[in-house]
Amino acid sequence: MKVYSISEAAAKLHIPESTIRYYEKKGLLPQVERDEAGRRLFSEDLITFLGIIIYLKNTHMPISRIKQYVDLVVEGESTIELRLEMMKQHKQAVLAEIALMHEALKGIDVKITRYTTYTQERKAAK
Amino acid sequence: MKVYSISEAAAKLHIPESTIRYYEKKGLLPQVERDEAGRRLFSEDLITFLGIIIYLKNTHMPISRIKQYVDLVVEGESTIELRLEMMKQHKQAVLAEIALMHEALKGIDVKITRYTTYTQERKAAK
DNA sequence: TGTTGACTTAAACCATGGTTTAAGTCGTAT
DNA sequence: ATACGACTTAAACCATGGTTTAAGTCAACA
Repeated sequence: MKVYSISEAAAKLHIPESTIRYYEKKGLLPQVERDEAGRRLFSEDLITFLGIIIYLKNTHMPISRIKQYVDLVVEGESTIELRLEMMKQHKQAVLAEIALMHEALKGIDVKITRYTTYTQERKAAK
Repeated sequence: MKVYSISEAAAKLHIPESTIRYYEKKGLLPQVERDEAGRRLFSEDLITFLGIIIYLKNTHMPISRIKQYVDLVVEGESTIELRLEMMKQHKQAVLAEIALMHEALKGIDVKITRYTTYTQERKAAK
């Protein structure tokens, strides 16, 4: 199984290397292997795991909470129910946030409609 | 027409007074009237306007960009086309962000499914 | 009259989520 | 042998979006 350097992992995930180091320091990447020279080695599995962290980040889960999740993963199978509850709860929070954004979009659409109408009328009057 | 105090405006919009003061300082609330004692007076129109700012904020428009929009509003009717373009562009950005969140939700759903299956099997094995 | 309560200000403070810098260590290609 | 590129670290720095604090003013009520 191939392992990747930090630069390769960063390229695969489209994030800066510095962010990966930051996440590791924050405890979001437990047990990253190193080579003899101390360089990080990223397995496919670890890159997949980091992908999930990025999903959580993209849905605005705070790093402190992602860390709680990672800690449960590290703890092992006994925490699967807790993880399930966490993911369910997060999903609801995300859906609520999306709903809020849709609500705001309605207000923005009202503006777009008004401005469009005004612009059309200006054009017609020319 | 009734005017509202900052505490009333804050209650109506469900935001802290401190945030309203902060927004004013950042230039998002042009020409807030004051009474003889120097207290801010919020008309219905101003509260509506602040509502739009909150919509923009809830869809993650940066304050610096909201300020640009407000400046266009202050400038008058000649900027309506620019405002229209701005709102259209923002709408696209918001839709893109929502799409990203939906994508992430798919990955989260995979976890929910896995964890649920595992939990069901544990229960069945009891 | 004096003490609340609601307001004012400027400035300091805070959390979040990184990014950048400086100084150093390797492994490899010339 | 050396110089280059990729990596390492800790610590400093940054932007964003507020919140909190301290000190003061003012109106109205007891």
